[in-house]
Amino acid sequence: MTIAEIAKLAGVAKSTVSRYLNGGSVSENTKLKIEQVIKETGYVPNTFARSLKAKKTSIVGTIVPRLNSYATSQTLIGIDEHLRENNYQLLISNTSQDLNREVESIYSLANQKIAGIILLATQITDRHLEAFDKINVPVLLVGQQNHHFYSVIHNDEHAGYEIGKYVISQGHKKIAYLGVTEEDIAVGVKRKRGFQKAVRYDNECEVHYFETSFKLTEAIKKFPAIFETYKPSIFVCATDNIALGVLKAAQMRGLKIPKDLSITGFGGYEVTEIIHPSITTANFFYKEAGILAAKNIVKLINNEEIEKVTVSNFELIIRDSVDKLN
Amino acid sequence: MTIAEIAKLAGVAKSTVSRYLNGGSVSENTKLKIEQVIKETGYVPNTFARSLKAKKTSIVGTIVPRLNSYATSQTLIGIDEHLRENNYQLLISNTSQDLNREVESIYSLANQKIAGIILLATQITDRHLEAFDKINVPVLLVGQQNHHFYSVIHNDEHAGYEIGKYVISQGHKKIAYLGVTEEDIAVGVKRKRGFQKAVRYDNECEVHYFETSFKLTEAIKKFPAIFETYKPSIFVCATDNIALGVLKAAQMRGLKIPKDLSITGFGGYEVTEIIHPSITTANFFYKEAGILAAKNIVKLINNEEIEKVTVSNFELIIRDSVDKLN
DNA sequence: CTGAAAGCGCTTACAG
DNA sequence: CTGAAAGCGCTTACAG
Repeated sequence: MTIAEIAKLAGVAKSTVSRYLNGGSVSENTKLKIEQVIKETGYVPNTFARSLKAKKTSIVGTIVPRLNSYATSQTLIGIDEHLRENNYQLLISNTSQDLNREVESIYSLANQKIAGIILLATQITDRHLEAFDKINVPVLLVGQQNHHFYSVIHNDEHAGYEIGKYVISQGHKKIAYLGVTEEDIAVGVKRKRGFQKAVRYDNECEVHYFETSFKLTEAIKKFPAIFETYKPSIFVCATDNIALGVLKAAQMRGLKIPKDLSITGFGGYEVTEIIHPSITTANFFYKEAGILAAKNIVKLINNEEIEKVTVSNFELIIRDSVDKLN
Repeated sequence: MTIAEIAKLAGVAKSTVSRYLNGGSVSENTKLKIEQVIKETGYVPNTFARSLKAKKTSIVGTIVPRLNSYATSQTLIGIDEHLRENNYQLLISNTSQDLNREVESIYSLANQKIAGIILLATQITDRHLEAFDKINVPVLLVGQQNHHFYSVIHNDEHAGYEIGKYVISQGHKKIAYLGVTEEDIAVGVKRKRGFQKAVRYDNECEVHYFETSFKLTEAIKKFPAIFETYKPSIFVCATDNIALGVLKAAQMRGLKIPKDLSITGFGGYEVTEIIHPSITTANFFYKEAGILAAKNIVKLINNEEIEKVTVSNFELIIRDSVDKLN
C-alpha cells in the first residue's frame, strides 16, 4: 500500500492524500472518500519516506546510563507514557555508564533525525557540551542541572534538609553522613548541602562526613571502620543503595536496626519498603519526573516556552529504621 | 553531506560510493579515494533513504511487558550488548502488561520494517499468532515456549526439581508451595512440575499447593491464612517476589527466618541477596539469555539454522533462608 | 570495475 | 480546495 494507490482508489491526487494525512485543507467530500479508502485498505504511511522528505521524525531519544536501576525504569515509564499519548515514539539508548558511549549516542541519535533528546544525566563534560552544540536538537536533562540546558531535577537539597531535620528531631547527636563524590552535583553536593543546613544550628550535634561509591558492596566494606572508630547513632546515607549496604553490613555483625543503629536513605526505591526493617527515606517521584521531562521536550520541539529548570517533588517517608532517642 | 557530494569530491559516481558503502566490488584505487573523502567530511549515510530503498532496517524490536523488573532489565542488557556488537540497533517497546498493546506493538514494529522481533513473553494468545503470521518477520520468544516459534527459555522445570531436592535434603516434611496461575506455562506449570517430581517419592513428605498472583503485596495478604491453618515448616515460592512477600509477612508477625519458618524463591533477583536473611533461590541467567536471544534473532534474520528451543542455564543458590531440620 | 538512470514513498512549493 | 512536478538521499539492475 502506497499513497499513490490510495490516491487512485479515492480518485484524487497523491498530494491531496498527503495533505489529508498531514491535516492540510481538504474539502469535506474528499476527506470522506480518502478516509473510507484508508479504512478499507488499512493503509499506514511509510515512515522512512516521510522522514526522508520531512527531515525529521517523531522520535524522542532518551539516553540512560543504565537499564537496571529503579530510578531509570520509573523515569522511562513516565517518559514513555506521555510520549505515547502525544504520538511520539521513545527510543532508549543505554550507555552502561560509559561516558564515551553517552557522547557517541548523542551523535548517533542526531544522525537518526530524532526530534529531541532527553538525557538522564550523571555528569556533563565538555564533550557533551560540544556534541549538543553541534547537533542542534532540543535537549533536556533529567536529574542534573546545568546552565547550558533545560532540565527537570529532583529537589535534592530540600530533601536533604528534611532528612536532616527529621534525624535531629529524633534526638540523634552523633551522625555519620555517608555521601558520594562531589562530581555528582545532585547526589554528592546538593543532598549534603541541604542536610548541612538542617543540622547547622544544633550545637550539640556532631556530624562526620564520609564518602563511598554508588555501589552497595562498597558501602558494606566501608561500614566496619566507620562504625567502630566513630560509633555514630545513625548513618545518613546519600542513596537507598548505600543505606541497603549499611543495613546489610550492620545486620551481618548482629546489630539490631534501629535499636543499635539507625539508618536513612534517599530515593524511595521499592526495596526500602520490602526490607525488614523498612527504611526511612526521601522518596523522589521518578515516574512523575519522567512525565514532566516528556512534556517539556515536546514543548521544546514545538518551540514553546518552558522554564529553564523544572523541579520535581519528593516526600519524606518515615518508616522503621530510625530510633527515637529523646 | 549526501552521497552525491561525496561522489563529486571523490570524482566518481554516486553508485560507486554506494557500492563501496555496501561492500560491493570497487577497485583498490577508488576505494582509497572514497575512504579519504568520507573521513575528511565525516559523512554518515542517511538511514531513511537507505531504508526506503532497501525496505528493511538493522533494527531489532524487543517487546517487553514491563520495564521495572529485574528480569526484564537484565535480559535487555544482554540483548543490547550483543546487538550493538553486531551493528544492529535495539528498539524497546514497553506494553505495561497490556496484551492488547503487545499485539499493537507487533504490527507497529513490522510497519517500521524492523529486521526481527524478540518478545519477552508471558502468554501467547490467538491474536499474537495472527499478528506474527501476518507480518512475516523473524520472531523469537524469550521465557516461554510455543511450538509455533523459536524460543530461548529458562530451565524452569529443572530449577523446580533442584529446589525440591534441596528442600527435602534439609529435612522439610510439611511444605507449602505458593505458585501462580497455570496460564503462565513457565512459572505456573513447569516450576511446579519439576518440584513435584522431586518430592514425589518421599512418602513422609506432605505438600499443599496454593496460588497467588505475581504481586508481592498479594503474597503478604495470602500468608496468614496459609500459615495458621496448615503450619508448614517451609514456603516454596514460585518467584522471588512472592518469597519477598512471604518473608515480609512472616517478619511482620515476629517470626524468625529460618528458625520459625523457611523460605525459597525462584529468579535470583538482586534483592534476595541484600535482604536479611538472604534467600535461597534458583538463579536464572537473564543477561545470558538475552545474549542468546540476540544471537538467535540475528541468525534468523540471516536465514541461518537455529534450534527451535534454546535452554538457558540456572544455578541453585543456597543462602540463609532455609533451616536444616535433620 | 564503473556510471547513468530509474525508482523507493513520501512532502512541499507552485500554479490554478 | 486541488493537482502536476520536483526532489529528499539512497540502492539496484543494466549496460558497458
